[in-house]
Amino acid sequence: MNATLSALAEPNRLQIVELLRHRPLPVGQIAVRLKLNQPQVSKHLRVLSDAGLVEARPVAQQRIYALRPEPLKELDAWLERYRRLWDDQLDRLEEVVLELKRKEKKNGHR
Amino acid sequence: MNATLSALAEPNRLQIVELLRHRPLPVGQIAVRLKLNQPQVSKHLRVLSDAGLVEARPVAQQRIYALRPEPLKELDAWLERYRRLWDDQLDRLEEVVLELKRKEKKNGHR
DNA sequence: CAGATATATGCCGTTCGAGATATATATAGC
DNA sequence: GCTATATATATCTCGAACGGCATATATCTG
Repeated sequence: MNATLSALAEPNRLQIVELLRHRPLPVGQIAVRLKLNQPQVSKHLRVLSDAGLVEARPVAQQRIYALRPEPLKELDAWLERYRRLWDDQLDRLEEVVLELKRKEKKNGHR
Repeated sequence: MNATLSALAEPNRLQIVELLRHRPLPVGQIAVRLKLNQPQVSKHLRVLSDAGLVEARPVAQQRIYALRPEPLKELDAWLERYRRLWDDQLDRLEEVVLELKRKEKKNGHR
């Protein structure tokens, strides 16, 4: 989860993910399209790979990288628990503030 | 988007978000529950606030922080574009690899 | 085997984020 | 106004991350 988030938090890596959403690509192609140096791309792919966000398959000297949906699925599952928030919770903050003020009056604030 | 991801990429900040999912809390409470020093909590809240993930409302000397769903909603919308991936795409990689090999044979690789 | 191509890795310098401590600001109560 | 409490900010140090460059590794070609 954390690995996924930190991997995606880097703009270039996010771009790589977006690129691979359309179709798998070899390292060189990614470098060209994102105007990055090949070594950086390899490094970023390494991070993405460690996070399980991509996987490579060798074809001759090339390595074709493709997106792995699992971590994104996980992220989606995590967000699931927050989805209710943007339905109910009209203004839970206000509610709690009022509650605190009530308590304060009652207990003479400790 | 990037702000959201980098904010959530830090474990303590993610924990803060998870804490605030249940209910808004003042800084001190967050510090106690996560066993963090107050200054770090304030710092993290600053980052979360800049990312729009939380908002504060002052009550006396306290500041009650609450979750703001909007950035999470945005993240959810971004993920939406990837949801199709974990349905179809049984093995798009394999498919592309085969395609490349075919091309190679045809064109005599460049 | 030599040369070319594709990719990965190692090293360096710089920047950035996190923790720790001290201090500043605001508010409440006396 | 003085003191205590809650929070924010400033400063420091340290380690980790990123970019650039050189280089190693693997594979293909002739």
